[in-house]
Amino acid sequence: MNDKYKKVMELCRRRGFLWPSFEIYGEVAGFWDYGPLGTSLKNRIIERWREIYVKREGFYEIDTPTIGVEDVFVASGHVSEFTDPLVRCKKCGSVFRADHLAEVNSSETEIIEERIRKEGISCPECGGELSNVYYFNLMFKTSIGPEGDRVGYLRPETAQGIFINFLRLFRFNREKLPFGVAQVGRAYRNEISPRQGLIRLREFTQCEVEYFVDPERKDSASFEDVELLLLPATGKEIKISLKKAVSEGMLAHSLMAYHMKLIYEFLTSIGIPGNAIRFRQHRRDEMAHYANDCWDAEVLTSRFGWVEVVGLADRGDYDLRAHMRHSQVDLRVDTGEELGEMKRVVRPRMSKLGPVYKERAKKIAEALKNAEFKDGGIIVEVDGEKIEIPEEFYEVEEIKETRKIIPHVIEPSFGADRILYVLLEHAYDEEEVNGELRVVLRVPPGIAPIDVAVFPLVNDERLVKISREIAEDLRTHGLQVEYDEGGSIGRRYRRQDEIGTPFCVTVDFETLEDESVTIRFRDSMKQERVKIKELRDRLLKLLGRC
RNA sequence: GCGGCUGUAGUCUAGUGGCAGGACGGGGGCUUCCCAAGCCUCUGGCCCGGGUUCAAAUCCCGGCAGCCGCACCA
Repeated sequence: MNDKYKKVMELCRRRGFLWPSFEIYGEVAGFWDYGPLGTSLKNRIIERWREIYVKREGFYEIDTPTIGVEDVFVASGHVSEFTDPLVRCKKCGSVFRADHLAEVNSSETEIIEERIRKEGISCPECGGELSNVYYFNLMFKTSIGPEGDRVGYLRPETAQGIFINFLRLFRFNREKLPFGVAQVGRAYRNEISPRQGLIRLREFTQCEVEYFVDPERKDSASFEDVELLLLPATGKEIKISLKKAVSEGMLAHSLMAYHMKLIYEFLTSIGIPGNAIRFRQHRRDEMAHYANDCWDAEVLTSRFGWVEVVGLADRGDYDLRAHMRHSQVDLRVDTGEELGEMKRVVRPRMSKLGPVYKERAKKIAEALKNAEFKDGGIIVEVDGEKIEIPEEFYEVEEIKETRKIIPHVIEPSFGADRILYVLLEHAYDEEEVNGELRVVLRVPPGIAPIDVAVFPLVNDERLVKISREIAEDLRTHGLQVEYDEGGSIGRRYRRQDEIGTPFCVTVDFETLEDESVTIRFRDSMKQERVKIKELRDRLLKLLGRC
């Protein structure tokens, strides 16, 4: 049976990419340990991501706690929206989404239960009686402090850590928009039934960017044009240039296109073929509670079809507005842009108002601020009484009104584990060589977990000595090197092919005569002879390090 | 979470009440001048817990995990 998922996962377990977590105590679904090769590969994928987003695009990378206090997730909507109302059949135990079953657009207990009672809804499986509505929240709950009185949640996304730091970040960027903030870290979701290997995990790694932008400037992004496969919410799949997609209104604004281009560039640069990538727009009813437009980058897989690996959401001002409301902190940004005419503002003089109006002074001051300006005094209404306030009790200032906004957020959110899996699946290749099966992981140099393997052609102490020296030298120059002298040379090549090592350096008897070695290429199996002193530079070049 | 099927060395697999076998892999050795060759040798396993039985990897119950379907999937 030609099941690539099975083959890739078997290889991952066997060669030390992935192991089921807690194995000796019994595995738990939705958790995986990364072995040495998997860890190296994952780190390299993330490092490439940083090269693009943090180093080249200049987004600020921050790192915030994985536990959040309750307020954060009450404000963000995760406490209410990440909760599903459920009912259980008292007879057969099946569990259903209560709101779906009752066909109501509400998650309130009373509304759902009333509907279930009225319509006489019973278990769709066995017709049994249904339980009361109960709630399941996808967030892991914990408590903070020795008394456990402060509720905390393991974050379901890294994004909130960025939003709640918005003011600091904005000042850090010297109060200018737009700017991007990146974060790489773990997120946690207590999935009801995780399956499918790395596709649905309970603890996973996200690489997220929150790109803050003036809502009126979403269309001024410039980007390099590229043809992508787009699947709009209404309409058919189409291969189209991003510039055209923007001009035809398929994409809401050019910032979407800019981020799509970056996502595509990243995915292809780690080795996912461009023709296996598409962007699919969410329908209104499948959108997350915070999003008002969302395009998923999906990668085609053999077993699961198109799999979402990156979510690109226009979160609008949802998050900043929500935190502003909940925290009472003003998160608006003054654009400094003047709006139309000058505006006159009344400033009460408290030092004069106080002695005269005593306890009413405060109310009068408030009324003055909101009062309409008039020459020669202002009439204000306080406690139902009209009072004329002479000019000496206030100052009038003319100011220019500026445009204040809540920035909008464009969020590309990468699932590192899913990306690693789809990469492996596309890299996995089998071919026949001399009647034998050769398994090759065609992962690009620089992303593959091992950079180069070094071998003595045969187990001869002169060759072994030189090989070890070469391996040591390459290691000190930052390469991930594997040294191997066991078994036949062919076996050693195959071993490296299977874990994706792009280059093998072999020391042979010719080396003893002219100080040259061979570099053997994983993909072509061809060899190239180089002098030992040129080896390091040659490899660095092949790995794209210089 | 529900239902069905399944769980034997690192991986793949045979065995179905009576001593758990193989292949590949891995370690050591021999051999070997370039693609999983060969020879010798070692290593290592019945998912966990309970029950039935003189005897359980095998039968029963529970748990855990995997696969398929349903539900769920920000």
